Amino acid sequence: MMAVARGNETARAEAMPWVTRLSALAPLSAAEIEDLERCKPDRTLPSHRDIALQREAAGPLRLVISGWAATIREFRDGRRQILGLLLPGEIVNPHGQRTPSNLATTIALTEIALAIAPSARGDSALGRAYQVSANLQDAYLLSQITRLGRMDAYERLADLLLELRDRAALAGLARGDSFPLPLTQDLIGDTLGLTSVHVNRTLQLMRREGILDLRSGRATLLQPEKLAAATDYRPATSLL
Amino acid sequence: MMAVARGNETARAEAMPWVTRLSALAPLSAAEIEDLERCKPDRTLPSHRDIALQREAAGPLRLVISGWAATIREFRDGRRQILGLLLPGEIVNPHGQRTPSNLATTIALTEIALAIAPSARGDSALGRAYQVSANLQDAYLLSQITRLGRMDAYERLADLLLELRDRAALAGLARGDSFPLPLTQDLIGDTLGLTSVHVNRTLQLMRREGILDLRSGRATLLQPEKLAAATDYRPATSLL
DNA sequence: CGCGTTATTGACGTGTTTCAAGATCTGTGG
DNA sequence: CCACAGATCTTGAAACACGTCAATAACGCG
Repeated sequence: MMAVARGNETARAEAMPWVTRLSALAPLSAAEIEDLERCKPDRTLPSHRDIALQREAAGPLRLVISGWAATIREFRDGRRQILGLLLPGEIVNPHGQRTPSNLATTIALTEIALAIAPSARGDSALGRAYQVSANLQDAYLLSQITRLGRMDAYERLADLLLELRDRAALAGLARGDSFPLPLTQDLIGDTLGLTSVHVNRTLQLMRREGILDLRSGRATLLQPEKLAAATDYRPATSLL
Repeated sequence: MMAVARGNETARAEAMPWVTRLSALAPLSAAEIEDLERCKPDRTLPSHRDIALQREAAGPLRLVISGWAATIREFRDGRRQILGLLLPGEIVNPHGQRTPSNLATTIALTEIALAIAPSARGDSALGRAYQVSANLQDAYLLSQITRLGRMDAYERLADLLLELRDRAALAGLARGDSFPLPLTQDLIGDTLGLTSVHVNRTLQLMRREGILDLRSGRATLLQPEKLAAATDYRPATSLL
């Protein structure tokens, strides 16, 4: 019976990554969890669509219910840089500030569903979870800077894959070291400041080394230790 | 008389970059300005010293009274990346969250003086100034990502110089397109993800082109239009 | 004045990009 | 279920931006 109960728990968690994730960030009360479980997408967008969050200054926080998005900056000449990725269960605009669209826009990388996050006072458990979430997402930005500034292609990929594994795991989306990765090599290149060609070559190398299995939108880290060794990986989860 | 009054104003402002800067971010009341002017450094650190902000969770905000600092991440093998710079008048820890030291540390680049910022309610003018400041400093991080990810050395330098000019100007530290730049070429390299050797070569190039004058800790942009053209510069000040 | 730090310059090596062609995948309609 | 079109992935050859190594020059401070 115990086993059955746990089985149900897990199944429910997997279906609701935002509940899994926020529960992991702070010990939520039963009422708060119920509030979260009641969240229904109020907006569903197809891939490539701009997530133009309305002008509401300091509006409510928004949860990614399902799908991936990216905050992106485009150059006049077509170059583009992905500033950060958004996974299911994460919060679209952690600090509640709207960034002017000439500085950054957020686009759906897959079909994506968003919901308005339950409001919470700062001193509630849910409020703390939001706070920790914002801290985590800030840490991802800092990691992005070190990747781009001081790592070579192999290290950048290793570091990103480890980070995404941890982020997927936090939302209950990973099975061991295997997790969904719905990014084209082009998008990975725009994330890591590399050409898709070079991303491809580096992935090939990792595959040949038996370190990585990546196909049909799913990544499996076959030897995560080797990846971690290659890049001095520092889990942002140490924030918890 | 008017001229004299303005003269005094300017002189006072130049001596108090944090007052100039926060006043520019929101229309502060006379009382708030006086509070700010009363700020005295509670801590002065020599160059290279780690700004180990005490463990106080969610402590008060801290102002940079004078001097420059940098948030930095170091690798095991000695590589290091500057995540962001802190200029006089800016706020050390905009979101009030302490980042674990294995993810980032903040060090003084020059002798630096810090003060505890006056507390302010969120709906006060000063509170809004703090908020805008945090937004600005976030925007600097995003710019750092695009610089590192998708710009070549020349563009990175041009973009950084323009940003620093604007930031210095905001704190009343610039005279036209001339502003203090107390960074060694090594530090510029650590900021831009380049070798100091290559920073040097790129600076030489800009000098030869008559675009830049940089010596004894002071930068003068002789042809800012050319720099802006080289890099599609987007002032974060558009946030105001 | 002298010494450590910072800047400058040259020759050479290499990681990554560019260009371009072809192969494979994915979804869609017949 | 097959055929097709567009997107994505793969691979090679050549160019180039930037890094590395190393030696010298200029600065700044006690």
